[in-house]
Formats: sequence, structure tokens, C-alpha cells
Amino acid sequence: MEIKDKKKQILLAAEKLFAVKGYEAATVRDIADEAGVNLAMISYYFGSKEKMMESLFQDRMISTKLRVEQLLSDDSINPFEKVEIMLEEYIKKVLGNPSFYKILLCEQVMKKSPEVIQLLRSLKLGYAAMFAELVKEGQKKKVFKKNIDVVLALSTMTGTVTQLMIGKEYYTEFNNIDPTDEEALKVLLHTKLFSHLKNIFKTILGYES
Amino acid sequence: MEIKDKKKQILLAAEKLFAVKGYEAATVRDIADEAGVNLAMISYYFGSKEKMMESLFQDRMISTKLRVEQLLSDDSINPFEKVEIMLEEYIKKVLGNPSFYKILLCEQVMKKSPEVIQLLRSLKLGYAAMFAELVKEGQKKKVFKKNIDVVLALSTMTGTVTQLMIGKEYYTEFNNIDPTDEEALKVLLHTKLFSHLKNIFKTILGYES
DNA sequence: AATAAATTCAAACAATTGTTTAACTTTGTT
DNA sequence: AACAAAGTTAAACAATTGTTTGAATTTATT
Repeated sequence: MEIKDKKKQILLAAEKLFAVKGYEAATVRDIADEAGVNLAMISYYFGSKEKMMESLFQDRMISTKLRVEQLLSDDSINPFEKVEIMLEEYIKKVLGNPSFYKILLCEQVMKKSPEVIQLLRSLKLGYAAMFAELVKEGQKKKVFKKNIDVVLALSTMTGTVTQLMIGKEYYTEFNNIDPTDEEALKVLLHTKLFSHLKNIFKTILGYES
Repeated sequence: MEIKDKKKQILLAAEKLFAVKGYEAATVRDIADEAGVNLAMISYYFGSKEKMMESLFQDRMISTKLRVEQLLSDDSINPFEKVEIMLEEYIKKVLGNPSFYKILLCEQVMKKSPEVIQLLRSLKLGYAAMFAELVKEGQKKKVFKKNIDVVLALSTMTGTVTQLMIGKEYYTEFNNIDPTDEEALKVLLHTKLFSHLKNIFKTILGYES
């Protein structure tokens, strides 16, 4: 097996176990077993458990920034369509990899690893700045209202999706939905979340179609 | 010192350290030091670290349910006013004790302690059922629209508040607000969150004042 | 094929974990 | 005041932690 594949395999196991047990409770022995490698391999490849965590974040967070940047610069899409795409992509990302976003959530709370926090910070502020740009564009075109609280709006987006992700079982139980068919559930959650947030953002931005 | 006070003191220290370091990383020695007691006291009073966690949750979550129940049964308040009160109280609770709600958040993700999870489950489902009742009341009075997704609405409430709580610093930094005056910041966040969520819930519920 | 480099492994490492012990002090009761 | 119960303590406990070691094995290079 390629060395790249082995690293990927370890990160995948780490992601799974960090999400289920948490960073501290997931031991390197757990992760090594899950990945099917000797436990010394983790120090050998990543240097330490914490550096493995950093590698995980770096690996999972590269793709994010680029897509949003090119989305905003596209003049053929009107501001609210851009918001729709932003919502859609965020929902897709989180529901597509709940494990990582659970880890992300806990790391934001604990702020254990300075490197991870710094990475998160730059990404979050960058995201906010870009959304602010988009809002400004909409305001200039008179389709968005004035005085929009960018951070609050983004908090609603990330918060709503996150809450539903960590509390799927409440959604299925309360609405009598079969929780075993995970793929169908994911599609349903995606659909519901999207229309819910689109509605909310129409209100927040003062947009009327 | 009273034994009740000593237990309170230990739980306060545990709450603080669980929120900062996480359950696993906060050792009983840390907690004993923070509380200013011998480390054997934790086993002596609570039985174990995990049972101390359960005690913490039981202590912090008693007051919640009663208030909501009596709120709903009050006929002198109209449905949307009840929603406003619900939002207001939830915001106040979270901002008033961010440490505990950080622990709560992580516990929802990890689901480590079955007792805590069960406690959370009954509380969450109860909360959802009560809100559903409130929604039904509003629909009967023709002030709320049909087809309201209760769990999704609550996810937006809890998610938005939670996200702002764990990312205060982004809010202050992005909006150039002094982060050192914590009391003023809390008031500001409370105000902003309340008007933000009130607006959103007007949309969700189809309420027009 | 021979040598060097990289990888894998079981075993051992020191440090830290939650918990218990057994001796002690304090408090409360008769 | 005498006794028992409750509270407190430092020390020790076994178990587990992340990491390192050094020998074995595989892979790559000459």
C-alpha cells in the first residue's frame, strides 16, 4: 500500500474515533486498531497524536475556501442565488462528513490545539468577510436591506445545520421517520434544511423574489 | 463549611474545567485543586468522576422544565408573546452560564454518559412537545401558519445561540467591539440575538404583528 | 545480488489517570 | 467527657496513556 494511502487510512480512523469518543478519549491504540496499523506508525507518520489532529484539520479544510471565492466573483449569478449556493454547499459539506464537523465543533469549544484554532480563525473570519462582500453587493443592487448582521446570520446557518446534525435522532423520532435508511434521511434533512434556511435568509436579508 | 456548599464548590470547579478542557482532559486532580479540596473528596462525595458529571447535569437542568410548562398554560399571554418569552429565557440561560452549555454541547456530540444522554433526551423531546403544543395553539387561533417544522425551528434557536456563544470573539472582532467588558458584551449579545431570533421566528411561524 | 534506506513490529518507557486505603482530625450525640 | 460518625488527608494502587526503542522486515538503489 502507498504511504499516502496509509496516512489517509489513519486519518480516516482518527476522524471516526475522534467524532465518537472525543480527542482525549480516543487513544492512539484505538486509532491504530481501527486503521489496522501498528500503533508506532502514528508517531512515525505524524510525529504525535496532536500533530495527527492538525493533519486531519489541514486535510479536511483545504477545499473550502477556494470554492466560495470563485462563487463570489462570478458576475452571472445574482446575490441571492449566491446565498442559496452558499447554504446548499454548507449543508452538503456538513451532512456529507458529520464526523469531522463534530470534531470541529468540540475543538471550537475546547480550543485545545493552537494550530487548529488559528486555522479555524482565519477560515471563519475569511468566510465572514466574503459573505459581508456578498451582502454589500446585494445592498448596492437594492435587493438586500440595510443593517445586516453578518456574523449573526452566519451563526444561524452554521448553528442550525450543526444542531440538526448532532440531534438527528430527535428529528426522526419526533417526526416518525425511519432512522435506519441513512441515505434517505440525509436527503430529507438536506431538503428540509435548505428550504428552512432559504426562508430565514430571505427575511434576514430582506430579499423578495 | 456546609457539606452542601462543598459539593456546590466542587461542581462549580468541575463545570469550569470541563468547559475549558473537556471532560477527559480535566482531571480529578485539576478539579480538586480548583475547588480547593483534597482529590479523594470527589470519590467520597460523588462516587466517581462520571457520577460527578451526572450530578452536575442534574443540578443545572432541574429549573428548566417547570418554567416552560407554566408559561404554556398561561392563557393571558398570546402565542407569539410566549415564543418571545421562550426565546428570551433560552438566550438568558445560555449566556448566563456558557460553561455548562459548552459541556452540554460536547456531551451531545460524544454521548459518553448514558445517564446524561437520557436526561438530555427526555428534556429535549419534552421541550419539543411543548413547543409543538404552543404552535398548535397559534395555528388554532389563526396567527401561525400551517406546516411548521418544530424540530427545525428549535434547532435554529439553540444553534444560533450556541454558535454565538462559542464564537463570541469572532463577533467582537468582526464588529470592532471591545471584548474586555464582558458584562456589556453579554447585554449586547442578548439584545442582538433576541431581535434576530424574533424576526426569524416571525417568518418561521408566519406571524404578523 | 548486495547495500542502504524506509517501514513495521512487539516490547518497554516514564508519566499520568481515577480510585482506594488507612491513618488522622473534626464534628455531633449521648 | 466519651464515644461514634463524618470528614479529611497523604500515600499508594493498578491501569492506561502517548511515545520511544531496537531489532526485524520490506522496499528501493546501485
